[in-house]
Amino acid sequence: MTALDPAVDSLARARRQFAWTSTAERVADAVREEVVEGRLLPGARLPEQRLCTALGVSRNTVREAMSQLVAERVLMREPHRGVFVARPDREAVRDVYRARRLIEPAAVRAGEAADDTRVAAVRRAVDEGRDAAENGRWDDLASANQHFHRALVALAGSPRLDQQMALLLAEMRLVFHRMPGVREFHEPYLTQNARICALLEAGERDAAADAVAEYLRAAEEHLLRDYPS
Amino acid sequence: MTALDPAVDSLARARRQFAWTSTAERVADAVREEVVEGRLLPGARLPEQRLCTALGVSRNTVREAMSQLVAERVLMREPHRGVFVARPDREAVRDVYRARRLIEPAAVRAGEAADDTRVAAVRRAVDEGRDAAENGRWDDLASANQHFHRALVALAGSPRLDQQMALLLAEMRLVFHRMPGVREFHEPYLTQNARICALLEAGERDAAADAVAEYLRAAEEHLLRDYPS
DNA sequence: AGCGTAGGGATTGTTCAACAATCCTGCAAT
DNA sequence: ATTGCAGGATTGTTGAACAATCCCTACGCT
Repeated sequence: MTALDPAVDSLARARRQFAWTSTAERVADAVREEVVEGRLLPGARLPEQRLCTALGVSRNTVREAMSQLVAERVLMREPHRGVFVARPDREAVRDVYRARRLIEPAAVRAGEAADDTRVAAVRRAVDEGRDAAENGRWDDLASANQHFHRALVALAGSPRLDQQMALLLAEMRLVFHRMPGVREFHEPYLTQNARICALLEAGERDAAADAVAEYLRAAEEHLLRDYPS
Repeated sequence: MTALDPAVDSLARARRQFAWTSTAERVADAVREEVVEGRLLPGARLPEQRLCTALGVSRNTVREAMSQLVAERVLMREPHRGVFVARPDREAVRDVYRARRLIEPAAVRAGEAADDTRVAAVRRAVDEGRDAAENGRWDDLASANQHFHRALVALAGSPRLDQQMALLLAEMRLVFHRMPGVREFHEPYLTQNARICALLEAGERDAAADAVAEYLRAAEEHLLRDYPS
């Protein structure tokens, strides 16, 4: 038989893609991590040379990684000046929320793939958030909140939407890093998260979707109240 | 005053970004065009060397452009083997439609920015499609259809959603290029487009959104009926 | 002081040439 | 028919180079 078993070579191909990561990808991951965790603040400049020596890779490679991150809106490129950590302005915040208000409630309402595991993931994010808040670990609370929203979108069961949502949430982290006094920003939303989760578990998806929409509207206003520039 | 007028240098910055395009970007645009127009068919291999000589740029630049297109799902990279024009499988089609069914009706229903100009853009796409169909220009009909859906999403007024939709539609073009007998695939949807547009113009956004959802469901089934692999 | 202007240094955008690692092909051997 | 193994081609990555552009400063002019 000259034709291989189709499942076999499909697996082989998948494995190659899974096991292998290019250097540029790893560089991009490293820098994205630094940015998302707030160790590189919005507006900071990233000179190529410095990254080369810091990461021990060639300039061409960091260049490729930077382009990737620029496409993700994590960095911003100013031609012939360099790349900077993105500094989302008020309009960016409005647009991110515009997109989120459209996607998240729709994902909850449609919920094409709202099986038990995915609802459980929402519940887990809620618990994670409450736990973090009780112990005053505000950074973990922010992370938990992101997990919550990611889990909401995951109810739609679409990898492409999940990816898009990951981009929007990464941008949100930049937004938070520009905010003064974000440490307890997420705290008031804990009870809302819990309520939404309860509605979901009760199968009341329309009500849950409405709650999400209202949540997002309030959060946007709350954020924009004293967001700079 | 050492600080420039903020509006002025913001403009200067914007202009720089607008007027300037890196070589890699232009290469990416050129290749994307070839792929989207169907002159490079799904599965085709793109050896770096060939692109270098064809476009007169260096291999590094080509590489950067390819990475960009891989991220857009226009191309697919198999490590150490090369980049190929993406060949969306049935699961990809299902997922693209999953995302579209979530985004498009929601954009029509919410329509945060559904002003007259944007509704007019929808109308224009419908007319463009009818015109193309009457003259049997099937390629233009396909384009018009994409303009129609792009205009629907534009009703939400979110650049980020527009961009996401552009990616999904580019992937759809690849899907169509894999289909046997697509020449008149879009024809039956002309009347639906017109109906949706009429509903929009009448301000009946909920009805329009439902029609879009139904449209997408039918189109997905129609496509998957005899889609390969 | 304020403004325009010419270096000079640093950084970016892009190319070229090289090398190791990996993949594909053909062929010999079992 | 399958395995093992050269040889060649392609990819992944590096390093160095060069022009173009930007930033800063010093200088000169009003």
